[in-house]
Amino acid sequence: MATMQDVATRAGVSAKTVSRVFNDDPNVTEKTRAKVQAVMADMNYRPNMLARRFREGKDSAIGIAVPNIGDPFFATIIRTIEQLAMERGMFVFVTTLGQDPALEEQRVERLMRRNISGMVIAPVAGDQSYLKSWGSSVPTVFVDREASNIEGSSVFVDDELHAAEAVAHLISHGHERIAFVGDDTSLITTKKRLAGYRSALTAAGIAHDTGLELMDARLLSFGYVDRSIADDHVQMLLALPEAPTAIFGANALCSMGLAAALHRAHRGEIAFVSFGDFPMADALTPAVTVIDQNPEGLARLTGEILFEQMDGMVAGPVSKVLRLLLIERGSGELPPFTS
Amino acid sequence: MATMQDVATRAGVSAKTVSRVFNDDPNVTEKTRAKVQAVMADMNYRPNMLARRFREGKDSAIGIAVPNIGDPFFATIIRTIEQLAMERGMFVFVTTLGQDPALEEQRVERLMRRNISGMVIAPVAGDQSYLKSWGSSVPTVFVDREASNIEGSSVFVDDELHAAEAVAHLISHGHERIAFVGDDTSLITTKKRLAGYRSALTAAGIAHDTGLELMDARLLSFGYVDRSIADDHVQMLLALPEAPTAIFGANALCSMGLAAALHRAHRGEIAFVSFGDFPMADALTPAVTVIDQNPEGLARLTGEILFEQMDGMVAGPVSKVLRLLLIERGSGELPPFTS
DNA sequence: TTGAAAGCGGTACCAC
DNA sequence: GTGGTACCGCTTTCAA
Repeated sequence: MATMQDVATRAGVSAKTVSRVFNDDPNVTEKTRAKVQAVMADMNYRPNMLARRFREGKDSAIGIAVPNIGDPFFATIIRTIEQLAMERGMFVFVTTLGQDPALEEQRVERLMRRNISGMVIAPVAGDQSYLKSWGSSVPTVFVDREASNIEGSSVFVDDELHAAEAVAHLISHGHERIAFVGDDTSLITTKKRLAGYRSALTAAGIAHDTGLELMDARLLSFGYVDRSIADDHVQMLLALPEAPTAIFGANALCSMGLAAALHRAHRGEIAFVSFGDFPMADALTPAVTVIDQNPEGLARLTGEILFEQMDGMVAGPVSKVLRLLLIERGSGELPPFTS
Repeated sequence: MATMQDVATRAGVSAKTVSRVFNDDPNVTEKTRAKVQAVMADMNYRPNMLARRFREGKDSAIGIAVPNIGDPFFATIIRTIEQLAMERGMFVFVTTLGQDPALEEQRVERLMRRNISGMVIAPVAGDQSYLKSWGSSVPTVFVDREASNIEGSSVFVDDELHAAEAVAHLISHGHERIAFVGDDTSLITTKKRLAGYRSALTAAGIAHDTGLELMDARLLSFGYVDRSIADDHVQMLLALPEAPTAIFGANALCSMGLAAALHRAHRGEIAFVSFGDFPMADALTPAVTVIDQNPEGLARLTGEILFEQMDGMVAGPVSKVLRLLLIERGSGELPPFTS
């Protein structure tokens, strides 16, 4: 691979002049410029980006760390951020965090060590203080969930509020026995959604029954829903003496598993609302009513804040809360069914 | 940020010794090692990866270029490759190619310029000769589709064979009027699947009717299915004088749009088979019969070949063809319905 | 307008 | 076992 010096030698100029030509420095004679460009083309010169970045001390790439790329919610976030990054000529590193909090620190740190220009994290751990040792050298924005034990910019939603709205929606259609099904208890978003679920029940004068609150990390194995566990939970819930007439799915992936399990159990009469939209939700029978988690909107806001921070246009941490909307599709409007 | 030299000065040794300690070189006294490690910890020393990579002349990252991250098929491929890369301590760059062939060259070249260690491409263009100028400096594996006008390793499937199997499945259940719906005509996989569709009809003595072969790139806008266009196509097909009694969806994304459109049109009696599985396909009514495109299997094979090439364990290009299976779920077994 | 030299932070090579 | 030195390819600084 030809270097700048090779080109310089062949063109009979100094390396610096080649550098000038390559970087469109105006202080070069047209004649010199033409000559150098001819040689560059002839030698198929390509600048060594590793050298350039080393010189600049920064990698023009941004990192994205999410729990699971296979989750359509996060896939859309990645897709949107990648598009925004491309418009600015930057590439993105993508990494999966899984459910294990220990993995988060390890992977995020490894990414930081690459001297990236920016970082987007949808954290899974309950503590991000490990980022403190990096100071503010790398602009970082947390998405979907706020960071804990550290100041940082973030874009998220009011999980408690929207969960309460979803449950209130079910209550308004006559349901009183409403189950909550989630996967990971340790996740802050799950906790908040559970709180919202309870507060909606309380507001309606319904005592909450912990027997209807189901949380099982095994629901997700390798980032996908475990069919048989979903089936077990649905069977178990519906076999209760006072079985629920409605279910609230705490996130899109859980809801996908639940909707499929309800379908397999031929229990389409059970009302259902999902926190987070998912593919084909509108094509199921009944179509699934959801809180639209708007991953694209979240990602766009995240990108805006990130790039502003990278450009040094903003000083301290910024937090934005995105308002979500309920999409009524039918499954949440089913009346309570009693056999 | 402390450099190796800083650590060396403070520890009263040379930079080289610090380097040795850091890289677990056995030729260091325990005493020296301990001292250096203490200073490293004290100064919170982190190696400058940019410098290291510059020295090595290679970035320990691999690039993945796919048409669309939002497509569950490609999301799974990325997810699997990322996992394999992580096990080897490498990061992945992800980039979207879209439908525009010109974009492919531009983005892949930009990725190559980063001196990555390996590259995985699901090409969208009909010509990959632009890669020739890179020689064999970067191990590259094409996934899902073979490369054109260039020798290269690839992992793909027999699109024609499996499309024919899918259509034969419909024919065996009595269908004769079978529509083919795809998005991008220029894509080699679409062409092969169309060929398979036609050959299955021919083999059964059914003349193919180009009026039933629908290809419209507008079906996918911004990487997602355009609802109204999907609705239009379904309406149009079903309003034909001799309307089809079955539909073959040429890829997962199209099929998702079609299944949803059929649902909205309340035409669940139309038989349907998809090339490519998709989320919730088994939870629809009727559940959708698919050719399981096995993205995880494709990605694993791709990773194996890629890493072998990166390790220099294999010389020339390798191609592997993965055998796919039909998953019967019901929609393909529907008898022809005549109103 | 152009060039020479220094240096970014590591690592390979060769002395000692 | 340890240190000096050169060098990776490019850009900045300063001089010509």
